[in-house]
Amino acid sequence: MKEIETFLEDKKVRPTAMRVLIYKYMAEKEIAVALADIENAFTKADRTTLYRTLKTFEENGIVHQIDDGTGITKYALCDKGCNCEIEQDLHLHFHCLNCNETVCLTKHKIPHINLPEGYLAEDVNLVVKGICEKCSGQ
Amino acid sequence: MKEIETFLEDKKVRPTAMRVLIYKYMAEKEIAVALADIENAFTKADRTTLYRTLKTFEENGIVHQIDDGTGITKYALCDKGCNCEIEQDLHLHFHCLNCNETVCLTKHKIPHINLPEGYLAEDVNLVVKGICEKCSGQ
DNA sequence: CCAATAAATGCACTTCCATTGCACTTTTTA
DNA sequence: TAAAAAGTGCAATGGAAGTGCATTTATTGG
Ligand SMILES: [Mn+2]
Ligand SMILES: [Mn+2]
Ligand SMILES: [Zn+2]
Ligand SMILES: [Zn+2]
Repeated sequence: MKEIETFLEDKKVRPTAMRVLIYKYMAEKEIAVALADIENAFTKADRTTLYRTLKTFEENGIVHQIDDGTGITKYALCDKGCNCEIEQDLHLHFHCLNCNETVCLTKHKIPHINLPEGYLAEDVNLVVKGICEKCSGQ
Repeated sequence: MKEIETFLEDKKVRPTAMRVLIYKYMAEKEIAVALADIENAFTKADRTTLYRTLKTFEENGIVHQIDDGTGITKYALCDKGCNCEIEQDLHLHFHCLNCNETVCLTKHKIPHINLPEGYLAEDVNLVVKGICEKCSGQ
């Protein structure tokens, strides 16, 4: 708990009660979370607060946003030392069509992509959809 | 014009006036189009018709849907012989952050992605964002 | 060609999620 | 301790996808 506070402070984010709780919640989950997930977990808090908390987290490199193609934005904590930069921290995301969960495969960096002459890459998003480990083992 | 009609018939899609026009419109564009783009081009037609036309086209392998991360669904004609199948026709898409246009890079197939044990891939989406050829050459 | 049937189209409405304006509360600063 | 800044809550907005149903248009069989 105390570590979370100092961590947030290091990231230039004031550790309010809500923020610490949200961080804790995300740290305990191994999967990416949607705003609605957090909303259900913290029924006392307003959605706007959660929304803005995630935005603040993102702006300060605490979480990264995930577009897994479902149309619902997901969020996950960034790895230690991650600065969400291209050719460096970009990992792929996996979305399970069975359990509907999305995970960061942080060990799987996105391969270098060759582009035609004149194209400049600034960001890459790679999402694999299929059946996750949990679901395929049933 | 006549070729479009027979093409659509080959794809088991009745070549109505609207459908032929929409196909023609997309064929003349080298970039992916949003529903709103077609809507602006054919102000006489209702959005639902356009929406359902694209859906019909997609179901019959005439167009493929593109999720370029903008939150707005784009559509583009499929290549001849494309059947939108994994490990075969999956190409990458490029979204320009300057001109906001999205293009199919059909020559650039998505590389094979290694997944952890237990994961089964069924679909892959790879979107590169950056500056397109047109915009970088200015 | 005509009636019956099927397909396509148009209009209105709904849903879902992201986002914002503004007032209020809590914390920080001087 | 008063003023300022930051955080929070409520209500409303906006954009885009999707659907139900009535109407129009095309197809088919007699
Ligand atoms: Mn991730
Ligand atoms: Mn494409
Ligand atoms: Zn699963
Ligand atoms: Zn461009």
